[in-house]
Amino acid sequence: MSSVLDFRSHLSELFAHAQRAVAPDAIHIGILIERPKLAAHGDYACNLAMQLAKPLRKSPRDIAQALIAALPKSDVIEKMEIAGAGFINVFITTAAKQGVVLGVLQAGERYGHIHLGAGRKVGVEFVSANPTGPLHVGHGRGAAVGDSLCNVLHAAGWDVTREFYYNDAGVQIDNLTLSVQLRRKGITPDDPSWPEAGYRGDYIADIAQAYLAQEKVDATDQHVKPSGDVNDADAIRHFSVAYLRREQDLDLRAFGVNFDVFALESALYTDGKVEETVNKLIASGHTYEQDDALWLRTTDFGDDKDRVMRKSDGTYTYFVPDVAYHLDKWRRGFVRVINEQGADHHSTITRVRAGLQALDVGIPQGWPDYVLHQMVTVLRDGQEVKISKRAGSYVTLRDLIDEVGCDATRYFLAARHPDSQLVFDIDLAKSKSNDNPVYYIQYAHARISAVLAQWGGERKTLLQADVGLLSSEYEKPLLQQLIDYPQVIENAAQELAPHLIAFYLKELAADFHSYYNASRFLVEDEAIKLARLALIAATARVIRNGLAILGVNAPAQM
RNA sequence: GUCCCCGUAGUUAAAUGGAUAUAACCGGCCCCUCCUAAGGGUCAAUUACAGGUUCGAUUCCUGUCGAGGACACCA
Repeated sequence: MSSVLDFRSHLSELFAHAQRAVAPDAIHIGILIERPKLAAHGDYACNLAMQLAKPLRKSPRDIAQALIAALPKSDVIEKMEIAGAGFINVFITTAAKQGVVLGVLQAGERYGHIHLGAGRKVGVEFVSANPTGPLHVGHGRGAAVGDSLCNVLHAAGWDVTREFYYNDAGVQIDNLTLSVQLRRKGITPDDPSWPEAGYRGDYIADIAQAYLAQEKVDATDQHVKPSGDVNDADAIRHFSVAYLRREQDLDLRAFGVNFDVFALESALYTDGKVEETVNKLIASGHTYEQDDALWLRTTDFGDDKDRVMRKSDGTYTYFVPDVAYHLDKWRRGFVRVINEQGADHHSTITRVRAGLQALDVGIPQGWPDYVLHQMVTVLRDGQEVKISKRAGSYVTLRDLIDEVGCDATRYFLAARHPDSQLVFDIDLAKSKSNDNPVYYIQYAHARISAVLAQWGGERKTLLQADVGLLSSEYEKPLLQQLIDYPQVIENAAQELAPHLIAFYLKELAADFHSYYNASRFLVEDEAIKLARLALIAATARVIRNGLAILGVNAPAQM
């Protein structure tokens, strides 16, 4: 992308230069260039004068004067004003801003791609559902947030690996195996002998049926053909895990989410990685034996109490393989790892980080990063929905996709800050009106497509457009929105907050709809027509790029 | 009890420590002979409470109140 369009960085450099001239001895102050809320305050504002007031013992307005005088010349600056307590408001020339239209059209799907990540490796783990049932709404939120986050990081220049980790052994899988076995024998959850911890959903019966029929199962990472033998618990286990992994794959595929790596907890044991990690921890001197158990002194690393690693029955607690797993991630070269999980995983953060610190292999203190999302409740007709037929006790992701569609589901699950609780209103997601942001944004894209289709000209000719003709009160905000897009990507990547893309797209669509209502595009004057078409074509491009990050389609017709 | 997260118009939500807190929905009024009215324009309405840090606080800190979540030799 042309650096001429990155006004913020450009201004940062200019002000840094001015600061060195005006306050050579002042302590270093980072230059902050912000976008004022009011158009009257210019396109960009700098608060440097106010920050220098104290160290320089001068009034902010006098410093602002000096800064402006010391600022190198730039032909993108129309004028500068000192306002308020000492803000320097910068107005960018219209000509410089108009350049964004051709910039977007030339960059195409790469518009908004930045070099923040510099090609470094980031591993993002998300969903990570255990194969004991269909994915539920919470997994859906994890999938939507996690996948969008991966797309944001990719756009920001990171080398992203999508990873799914699951436990294919242990108590839950034993319960799953037993449940399928009982079903296979004809015992149902209504039967008094059905175990308390058994799984009750209808899907258990489906698995039992498929096992009996010796159905071959192919999941992304599992391929099994069963014996059908009701007494072969091991075979039932393998089959059930593969079957549910396939179900989850189908749900994820319908949701537009794909993974690069599937990691199994059992492999950490069979590969000796758990054993190796335990030995390293013991060697580190941070462990001790007490009450027949092995403890890790996590209090050495900020935990509020020590944690058991190996229980008195000889098995390990959950966080030990988790530490082994993250050591493995570190060795695979991820300078950054982000785990997107439900908020109930909060308690593991300190333990995993403490374990990794105890290993003393050079892993940074705050590694890995966590993005934890809060609960999702589903609403229909104003009432909370809690059950589904297939899963029994929870609403499945598949239910939502089937009822409101993939686009609306992905948008709604990703459009909130992960930290806040989410109410998924099925009626709102299905409504085709102004209050449904998905349709509002898609509709903007469809309208532009319709206009361009009616025009029927070659897209290439738009690159010849005289964008200098774009200066109406409706065109200026649209230009500014397009200019801001790469900055939105940067913010979203740094904050690990893909929902910022959703909000941006709503504003972009709003500016377009206003423009659409106030203007006509297929006008007589050829030059004006081309300029306006170029602007809306660029708008459509940015909508498409932004929606792609959220995993939402940008239809040409609605 | 300890920890985490949240608290903004009637409702759902925005706002990298900045200037007059922003939208949508609901309610009032207006705009289709016109490229998609699934749209636009316009009016009214908000930072839970009390302190603190700061030139400046919705944002950071402390406390109170309120909603949700997590606590284990479970995973």
